[in-house]
Amino acid sequence: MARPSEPLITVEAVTDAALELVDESGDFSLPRVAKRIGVTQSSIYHHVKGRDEIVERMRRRVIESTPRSAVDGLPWDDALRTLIRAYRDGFARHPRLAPLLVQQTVQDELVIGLYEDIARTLERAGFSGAEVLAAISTIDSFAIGAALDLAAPDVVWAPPGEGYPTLSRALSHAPAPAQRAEEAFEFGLSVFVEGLRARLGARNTSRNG
Amino acid sequence: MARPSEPLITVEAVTDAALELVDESGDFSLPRVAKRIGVTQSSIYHHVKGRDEIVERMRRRVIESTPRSAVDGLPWDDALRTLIRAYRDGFARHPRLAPLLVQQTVQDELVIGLYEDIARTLERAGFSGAEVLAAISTIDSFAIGAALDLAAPDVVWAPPGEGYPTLSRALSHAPAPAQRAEEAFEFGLSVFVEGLRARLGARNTSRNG
DNA sequence: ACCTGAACACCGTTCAAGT
DNA sequence: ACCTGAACACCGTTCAAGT
Repeated sequence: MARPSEPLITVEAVTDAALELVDESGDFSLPRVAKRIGVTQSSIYHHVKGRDEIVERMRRRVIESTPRSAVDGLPWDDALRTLIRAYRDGFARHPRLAPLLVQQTVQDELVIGLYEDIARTLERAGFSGAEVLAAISTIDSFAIGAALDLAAPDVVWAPPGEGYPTLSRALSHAPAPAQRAEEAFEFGLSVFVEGLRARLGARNTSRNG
Repeated sequence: MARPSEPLITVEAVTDAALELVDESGDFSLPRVAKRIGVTQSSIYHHVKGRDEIVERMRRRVIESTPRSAVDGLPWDDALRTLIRAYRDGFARHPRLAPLLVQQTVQDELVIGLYEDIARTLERAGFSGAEVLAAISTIDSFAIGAALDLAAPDVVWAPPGEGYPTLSRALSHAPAPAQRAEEAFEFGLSVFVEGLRARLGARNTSRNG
């Protein structure tokens, strides 16, 4: 029972198993991944460096699964909306993964590539270097927050008692949980883009590419 | 060595120790909290229910530390900016705490009270029930994302190689890390508020409280 | 190269025993 | 009520041993 002719483990199988566990339970561990593949805990270390690499591979898997659309032909606002949606949509399919990703740095080339597209779109819209960076940070904050929102429990805010009339009134309009997160994302996205446009307009009331 | 006349542990001491550990190392554990107080791991359970309660208490501690300003006299946009800043500023003092909070539900009354203030401000601005909810979700996404941004490592995005000219150009304008997160937050905040105003303006070009 | 089993240093939580 | 020590079931990671 060692060194089979055909390997029992592949990195893909490890990533699959971990992602399944996250979808089911909100977390994963090496022992449970090993059990799911039918293999020993320690043998996994012959295929990945450790837990962190598995998390990195799940991140990549999720981003790959959202097809990258060409966006250079679109008006900048449509382009931006498309890119931000793409960034966030990957998480919609694995909502419970988001909290795990938050703890780790991004170095994945695919993500960097998405940032590059966003940067190009913002420059096209008329923003300068320093503002481009700030805008990307904001988009990142918003998209990650929105992804976490997807993983939030059904009752996000439960006002205890009668002391919060305005919030309670707002909550009474709440749609189903998944739909609420979806609508909140669309609302925030459109407000953000309108805000960018307003800022451009304040500078120069005409001219645009 | 059991049942001292004066208790060796208080909930506050536990919270303090945990927060110190998070500030120093980015995480905490019961054994390390116990060691810092000079007490046994298991004795902590006589004062808090478990790990989750400690996290909840740290969240509350951080929110309490930001003084709640009366906001009903201000114009809605100034009021909103003030509230969102308050929500996010607590984290600025303990940036490494944010990732831990993300894993857990919010039920704290103080946070709910802040949401109530935001809801009231949004209604005052002219938004309706369903939009108020969406706007609060967006604010939440953005503020949490911004808090996480504070905890991000110095080099947030490291484009590998030459393939990302626009992003690299944007990054060349990057100020110091802490300042970058700060400026990004202010940029996002103002864009968001301008976006809300644009949306209100599109509905009715005059009238306002 | 790839798998196993044992080992190590860490967790969170429970519980009988002591005062 | 409050602290201890031992115990339990879980972690992630390493490493000698086997083919």
